[in-house]
Amino acid sequence: MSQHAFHPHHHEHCIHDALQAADVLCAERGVRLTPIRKRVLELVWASHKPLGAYVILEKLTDEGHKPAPPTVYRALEFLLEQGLIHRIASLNAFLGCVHPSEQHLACFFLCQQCGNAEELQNSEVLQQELQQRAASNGFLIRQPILEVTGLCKQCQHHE
Amino acid sequence: MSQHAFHPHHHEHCIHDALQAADVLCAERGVRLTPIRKRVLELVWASHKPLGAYVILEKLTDEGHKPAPPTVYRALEFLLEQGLIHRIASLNAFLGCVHPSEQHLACFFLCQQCGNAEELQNSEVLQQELQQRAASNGFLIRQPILEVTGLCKQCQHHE
DNA sequence: GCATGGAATGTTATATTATTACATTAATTT
DNA sequence: AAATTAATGTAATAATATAACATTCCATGC
Repeated sequence: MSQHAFHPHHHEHCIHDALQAADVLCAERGVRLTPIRKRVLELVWASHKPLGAYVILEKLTDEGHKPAPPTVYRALEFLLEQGLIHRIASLNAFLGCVHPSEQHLACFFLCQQCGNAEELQNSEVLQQELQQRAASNGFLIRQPILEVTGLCKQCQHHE
Repeated sequence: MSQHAFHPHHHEHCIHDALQAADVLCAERGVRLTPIRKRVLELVWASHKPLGAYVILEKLTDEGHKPAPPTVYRALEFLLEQGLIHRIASLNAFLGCVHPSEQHLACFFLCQQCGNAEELQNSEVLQQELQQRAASNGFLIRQPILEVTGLCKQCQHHE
């Protein structure tokens, strides 16, 4: 289920795959995945938890590249537009998107204890239900996001 | 469907009812709906759109009561705890909750054009589906919120 | 190759949102 | 009434995000 910390894995593969997929997608769309944008995407993916803009800024600074906030925000904006990352509004933080090619209802389980964020897979049922409700309202959905705050399995036991 | 702008209504009734309900709820729970807290709740309800903390601050200032940010944030925190309002994270804003007595999946259709926010009623189906997914993950839900950004019926036509 | 126009990035300043820490006042209990 | 706890006041500042304008980069047509 999780592509993240709960199920140990070679996360470098995730990162690598995500970057490669991003390259392909951007090429297809004729948009530019510039070095900064790519680096930001990489940093976001390298984290198991949603990453704040200023954390990203700090990491870039550590690398010698000393950007100002707008640089980071612009890169994030681009990545959001391309659906390569999600913004978790309740955390003011960003997370790599697991299936960036199609638009979808993004569902996150956010653990208040450990900070882990898990993107729900196969949310089609939820999505359809939502779509139906929107249709009957005449509402045109642009971007739906479901943020579920709570406690993950592990952290319930540790409490 | 909507308790808000789309369906014209005597909104004073909403406000009045909401405040009364809040009084009862707080009494039942043995918590204090102090004048500030009540006034903030009233201001939130008086708006058809999610209200930012600093807008609330401004309104209170206009009334002669000149509070500092913590005062407002504390009142909002209390109201959130009691489930009397919702926080729309993607807007950094707050909105009266239509059915504060029970915990529930809060779903909002947020119009990017006119700023209107509509709380979806009867979201039980969505809620159950979500609960099921959480159960199979072992995730303990504390507070789920679904923010659907897009265009309301009216604003689609005006575009 | 090279001018050029639009896209991307750099830079400075500042706006907006939210919290910390500590003092004071109000309400409740004893 | 004193003691205790909850709520509010106050000052400072942290954290997040954007505006406005200068500069650089780069794809394209010549």
